[in-house]
Amino acid sequence: MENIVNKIRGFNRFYTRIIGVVNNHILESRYSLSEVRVMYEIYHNPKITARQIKEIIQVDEGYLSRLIKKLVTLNIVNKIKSQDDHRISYLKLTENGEKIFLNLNQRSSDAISEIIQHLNKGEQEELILLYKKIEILLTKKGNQNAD
Amino acid sequence: MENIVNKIRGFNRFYTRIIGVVNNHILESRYSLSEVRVMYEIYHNPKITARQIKEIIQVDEGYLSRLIKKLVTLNIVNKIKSQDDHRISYLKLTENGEKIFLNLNQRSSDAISEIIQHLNKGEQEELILLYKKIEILLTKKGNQNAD
DNA sequence: AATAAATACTTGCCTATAGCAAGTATTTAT
DNA sequence: ATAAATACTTGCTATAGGCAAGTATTTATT
Repeated sequence: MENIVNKIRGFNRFYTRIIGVVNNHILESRYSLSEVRVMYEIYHNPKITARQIKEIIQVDEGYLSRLIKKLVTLNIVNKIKSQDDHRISYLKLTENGEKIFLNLNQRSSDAISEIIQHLNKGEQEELILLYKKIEILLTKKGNQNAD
Repeated sequence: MENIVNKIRGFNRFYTRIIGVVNNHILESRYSLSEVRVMYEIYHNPKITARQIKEIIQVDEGYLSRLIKKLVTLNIVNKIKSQDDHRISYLKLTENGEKIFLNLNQRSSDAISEIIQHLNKGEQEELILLYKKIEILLTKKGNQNAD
């Protein structure tokens, strides 16, 4: 068991570097990782609320409030006050914000393409399968027969 | 290709959360992730230098200098000036520092044990194999036949 | 040997990131 | 009508981390 844990920790160190490489272009951009994650959530879920983002990315709500305010002043995000509930604003990317996000997004994809480009089609598909199996194992719910 | 990249990005989001869970106890401790990474490198490589740590964990050397100074005042690290080269100090954990590091280390291991505890022996070994294959694929050097 | 260049580290200064707690506005429950 | 809950904001603060200049020492150049 200890041996297995150590191997996983070794992989985690390895994979932390991979993720670092992939995120590097964001750190070199004008935006922070948190800002891009917020853009990501808004892009993939238009009319999301600050509260929902907070829950998804687990960030301090004070910090998030200021972060969104900044994105609004940068003309990246629009806040649209709900008619039903005046406490809430729905968030969406502006046209400009969408451009900026999609550009960053493309560069994330490019960074990954870079990493897997030298693999042939079969290897790439094997990789995806491996990832999928890991995700399944790690999200598998416990059962009585575990040992 | 795009599809494959998207799947990898999905895995990366998933795995970023896993790593976050594993690191959570450190964020709840008295020490920062960087401090613990530094302790980790010193523990695994006694008489390492600041320069070497900088290269391994890619951190600003000014920040690192102060970080090490803090660990020294906390009686976690000792600096031992090299006799040959007076610019250099070799770093080692104090007895106290080793205790603190090993405790944090154990808790990292515990967090991982937690995640895989409900898997049976066979599944755990499968997991390790999957990790290993991924690491091999991702570190594989490119070749002409790639496609 | 004297001077220049490189290396290892330190320090000063500054900004971004993020956390906590109290506060405001609005809605929902009692 | 009042209290409690929700959604968000604001004030205050601490920490993380970056950049550039500075110090001490060693190595290379002439």
